[in-house]
Amino acid sequence: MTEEKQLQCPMNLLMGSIGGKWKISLLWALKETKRFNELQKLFDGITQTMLTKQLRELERDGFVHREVYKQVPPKVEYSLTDMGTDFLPILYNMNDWGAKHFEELKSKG
Amino acid sequence: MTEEKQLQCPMNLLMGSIGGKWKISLLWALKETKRFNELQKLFDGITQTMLTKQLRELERDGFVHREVYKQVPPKVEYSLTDMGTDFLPILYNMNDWGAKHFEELKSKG
DNA sequence: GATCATAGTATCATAATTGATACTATATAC
DNA sequence: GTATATAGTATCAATTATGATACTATGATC
Repeated sequence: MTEEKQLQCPMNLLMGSIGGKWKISLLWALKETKRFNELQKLFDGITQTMLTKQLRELERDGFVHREVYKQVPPKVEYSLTDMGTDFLPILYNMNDWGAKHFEELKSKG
Repeated sequence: MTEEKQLQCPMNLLMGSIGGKWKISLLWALKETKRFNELQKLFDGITQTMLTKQLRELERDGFVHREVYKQVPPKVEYSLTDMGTDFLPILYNMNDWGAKHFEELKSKG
C-alpha cells in the first residue's frame, strides 16, 4: 500500500512495528524482564543475529527497554516500556484465543 | 524454536497462521465480505500473486471462507469463517491500540 | 596467561518473500 | 469476431529475511 495509506491506518502502522516473524512472540516472552541469554534459550530456533536485530527494532519502535549493566561478563536486560506494557492485554487475549482454538489451529496449519 | 515448543505454545501456533506480512491487515479488511478486486484496490502495494497466496493460506488455516460464484466474468467473495470472526474482537483492540498510540508509533517507526 | 561467560558484531550464504510480466478462461456487449 | 471484465496461474527476477560461522571485548577465576 502507499506510504500515505499506511500512515493513515492504525492497524498498518502497528503491524509495521510488530509484524516481524518473532516480534509478537518476543513481546509475549518479555511480559517478564529477561536477559538476552534467556531469550536465546527460549527461542531456540533464533540466531543471535536475528534476536539482536528484532530486539533493537522493538527498542527503536518504543516497545522494549534495553538496560545494560556495566559488568563483566556483560548483562543486558530487556523489558517492556510503558507502551509495550500497554500492549500486554492484547497479547493475553491472543494467547487465550490461541488456547481456545488450539486443536483447530493445529489441524489446519 | 523446535517443532515441539511451537506446538505447545498457543501464541506461536497462532503466529504461525497469521504471522505473514499481510495476514492481520487482510483479516481486518475482511471484517466486511470483499471481492478479490476490492482487496486488491485496498492494498495497492500487494501483487495479485501475493494476495492470492495470502488468502489461500488464510483459507487453509480456517480463518477465511472463499465463495466462488459461477459467473462470467468471475466473482469470488472472501469473508471470515466462524473462527476468523471470533478473532475480530482482538483486531478491534489492536486497531484501537494503534489509534491510541498513533503519534508515538509514527514518530518511532 | 589461559579459560570462561555474556552479549554482542561482521561477514557471507541461503531461503523466503515479494514483484514484474505475460498468459488463461469465458459470457456478454459492441 | 473483437474487446471487456474478473480472478486468477505461470514463470522468472529482485529484494528481504534469516541463518551459519567466526570473531571481539573484558573482568574474574584457576
